[in-house]
Amino acid sequence: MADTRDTLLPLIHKLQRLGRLSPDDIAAIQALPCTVQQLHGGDMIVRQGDVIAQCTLLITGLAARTRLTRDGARQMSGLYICGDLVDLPYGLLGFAHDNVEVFGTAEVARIPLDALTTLAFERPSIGRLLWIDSLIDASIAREWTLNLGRRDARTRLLHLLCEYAIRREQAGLSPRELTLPLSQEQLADALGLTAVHVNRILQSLRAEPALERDGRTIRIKDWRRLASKADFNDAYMTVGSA
Amino acid sequence: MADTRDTLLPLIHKLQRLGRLSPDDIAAIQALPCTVQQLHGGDMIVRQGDVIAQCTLLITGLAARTRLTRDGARQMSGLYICGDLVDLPYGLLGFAHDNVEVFGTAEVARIPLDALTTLAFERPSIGRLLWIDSLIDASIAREWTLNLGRRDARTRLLHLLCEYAIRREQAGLSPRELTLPLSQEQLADALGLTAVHVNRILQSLRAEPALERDGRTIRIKDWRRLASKADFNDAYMTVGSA
DNA sequence: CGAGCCGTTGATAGTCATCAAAATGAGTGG
DNA sequence: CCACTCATTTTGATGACTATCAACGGCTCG
Repeated sequence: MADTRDTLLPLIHKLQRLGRLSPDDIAAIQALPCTVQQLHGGDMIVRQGDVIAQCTLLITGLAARTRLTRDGARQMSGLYICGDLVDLPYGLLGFAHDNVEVFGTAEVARIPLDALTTLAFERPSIGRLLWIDSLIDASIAREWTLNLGRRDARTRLLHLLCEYAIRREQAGLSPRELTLPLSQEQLADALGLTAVHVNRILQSLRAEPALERDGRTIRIKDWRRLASKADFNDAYMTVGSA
Repeated sequence: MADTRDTLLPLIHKLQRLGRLSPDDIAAIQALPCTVQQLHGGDMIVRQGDVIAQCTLLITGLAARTRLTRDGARQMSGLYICGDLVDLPYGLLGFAHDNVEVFGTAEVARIPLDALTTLAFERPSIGRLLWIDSLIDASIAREWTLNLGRRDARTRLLHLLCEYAIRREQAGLSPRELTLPLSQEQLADALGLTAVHVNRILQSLRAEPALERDGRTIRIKDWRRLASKADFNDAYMTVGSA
């Protein structure tokens, strides 16, 4: 296993995007105890109702928050990638309010909840950034409600693509050539649609010049055009003065 | 105007529902400077993009977070009532990510952002509860995505009713006899529907024995039955161990 | 080679949107 | 007290978007 000092770098990078960390802060994060673990599609990082003792940082791969209706319909409310600390909120809330599922294969770091909350409250500069991170996550969930409530299926799908591309860019991953390790059924669960309909929309995208698709991988050829068709503006996922 | 010490009581009550406040903490909150203000339907507490200097605590009345698509369709992502501090997140994020609109008439207290954030970071016990509050708000937004993505119009409407009833109960307002100061068009904006369809669903509810409606006021006669038909479980809006 | 997941296609149905217009009700000013 | 306006609620007719159901081919994997 790599030296623990390096495993949490994605977290540090993410927090630095949200605000300033002092060298001491960085050192304190790097000193957090953690263990690395491999996960695979279908694995659950957390189940709704779980009381958690460890927080999970995604290092590679894709995860999503999901909830189910009584009769088993699934709906995602957010995607998570490198640098995302998916379950700190559940630590503060006392129990997990959603499932967090992994897609494809993923590498995660587990950090004891105590160590993390102690850090957050003893170092307000870090606590503030973790709080802000959870606020952006919330803002993204609100954008998803707008997406589900007021945009048609095609726009919804393109919007999700845009969001994913920006998230990747922020995390330092290739933003224009990306593969979503989601089956069409899983995509449907993100979009509040059925798999059949997602399939048809994906086909209709073959006529869309702003992007190219080959299976689950997509190449964005014209970002402006894509963002426009997706009614996408990244302000909702950013910090700062406008 | 009432003594300032009392104006922030709804906030104190709410935080005490989420965790423990020491007498010192309570005193510190009561010592916050604030001014009271009356607002009316259509007023905006914040506009998307605003940089805020004052935080707003709802004391009476109803407010909602809203966003618009490019072509003007509106979608709400949460309702706010007595005790809700609607815009602290925007203070931390640097600018408002949504509009916050008032419905009916409302009374609010304005608190300088600085005073509030100073309090939050100098008194971790308070900061923690404010953070938890924002996490519950986020959890509610996620439930709205489930509602919009995976429940039919009728269930969606009933679910919203249930949520509103529980929110009122938590805030110390009558939970079984309530009036939603929303027009059918505004209700539609909460539910991702059209006003016409909301109207038809409301009519179909006349045959529903779990509740009675007279204009905008509703009496819940059989909570269990209502919650069941709404696929409602309040776990997502609570703290604690399960 | 069979089992399963996944993507694809076709046919049909249903929920909900759209468009238009009438009915109701509160508030305003003459 | 009565027009008048304006927002809101209600109703009807029509259509679109998306779901549902069913079946088939390709692929991977044990």
